[in-house]
Amino acid sequence: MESKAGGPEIRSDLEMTVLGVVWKRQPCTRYAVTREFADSPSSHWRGGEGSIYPLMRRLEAAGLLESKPVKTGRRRSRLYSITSIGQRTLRDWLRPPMAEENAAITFDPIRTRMFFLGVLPEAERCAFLADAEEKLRHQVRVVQAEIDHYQAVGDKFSAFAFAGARKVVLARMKWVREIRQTIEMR
Amino acid sequence: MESKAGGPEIRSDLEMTVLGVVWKRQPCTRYAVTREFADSPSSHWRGGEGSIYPLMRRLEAAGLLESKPVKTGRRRSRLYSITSIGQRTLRDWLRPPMAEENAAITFDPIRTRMFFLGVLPEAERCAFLADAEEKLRHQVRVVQAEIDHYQAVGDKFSAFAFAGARKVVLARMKWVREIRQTIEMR
DNA sequence: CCGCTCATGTAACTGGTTACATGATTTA
DNA sequence: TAAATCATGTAACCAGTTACATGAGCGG
Repeated sequence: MESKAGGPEIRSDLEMTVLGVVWKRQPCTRYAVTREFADSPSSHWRGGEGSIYPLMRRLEAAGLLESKPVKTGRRRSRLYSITSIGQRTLRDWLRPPMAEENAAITFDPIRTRMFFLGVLPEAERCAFLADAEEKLRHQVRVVQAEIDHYQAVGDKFSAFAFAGARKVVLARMKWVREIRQTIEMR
Repeated sequence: MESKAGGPEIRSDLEMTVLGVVWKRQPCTRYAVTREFADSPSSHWRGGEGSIYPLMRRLEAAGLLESKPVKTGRRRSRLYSITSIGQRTLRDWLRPPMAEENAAITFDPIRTRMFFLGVLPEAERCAFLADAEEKLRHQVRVVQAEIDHYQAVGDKFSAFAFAGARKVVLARMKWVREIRQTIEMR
């Protein structure tokens, strides 16, 4: 294969996300990146050191990140930045056309369960929906806090992103409520 | 450890989904289950034979599924059904309280990209959003077809599930459109 | 008889998860 | 000074992905 010569090298969403985080936070440590993931209210990527550290090593080896060692007192540490190639890769990732599947319906654990709600005796179905609705209602507050935070900090696009998350949580909540009303009224 | 004695044995969403599919389709072959995943408009689980077959072997070994060989002519095949233990496990999976993270914001590739939209020169940002909006609009039609299908077939809960998917896609679409209008008008 | 779908099976890979161990620095 | 946080590192595991190989039955 040896496709070394400037190939576009399609990379995973996780890799691009890490690249993007470094772009925003640079210069930053790998630890800071793991914190960003850990503090996020999204449960999708658990991303501890075990995934981020080797991943960033890969990105550095590929020339998308660069790092220089820093010594504060006796403490060793490494500050990462994005290279110009990394920035170009990040832009290419965003540029149209996007893969069709990025718009496809996403994974939703509540929806996954909805498919099989018929296996529960009728009396218990509402309990499931009520439980889901309550938990979604709580998530609305969690997401709103993120929006407020990023708006205060002036990070417009992160605020935009969480505004989308909020709309989606609200849509899921409305959906669950409507289903409950539908199956209750008979 | 040796926690063999009737432990609840929390299993993954993928395993429970497979269990649920068998519950709906039983008796069915493993191939039929892989088809169900392949035909689904959700991109989350690619689930070819490589994942489904060993997974169903696991579920059978755990006593949640059972199978009997069938010979049509010279062709060997195996029909799977859910056991009563499997049905109980499926119900327990649905019963409250649900894990908090099931209501948490889900993975959305478009949202993931939104965080880093600032890396694109201003002129190109709208192009990204327009592309996303167009692809989401197409997905609405895809999901609507699923709703129609499951309504026609009389599978109420699958129709409910896709109704949720539709609401979410519409919410994402509206979100993307609003962002585009926001950044266009300056 | 060609090509498609049905149906089984598995071997190699890889990347994310879990789970640690280590030590410096800050804070209560 | 004890506890929490910052920061590094890695080793084992395993589940999902990819990519095949095999062959029966069926429709045109």
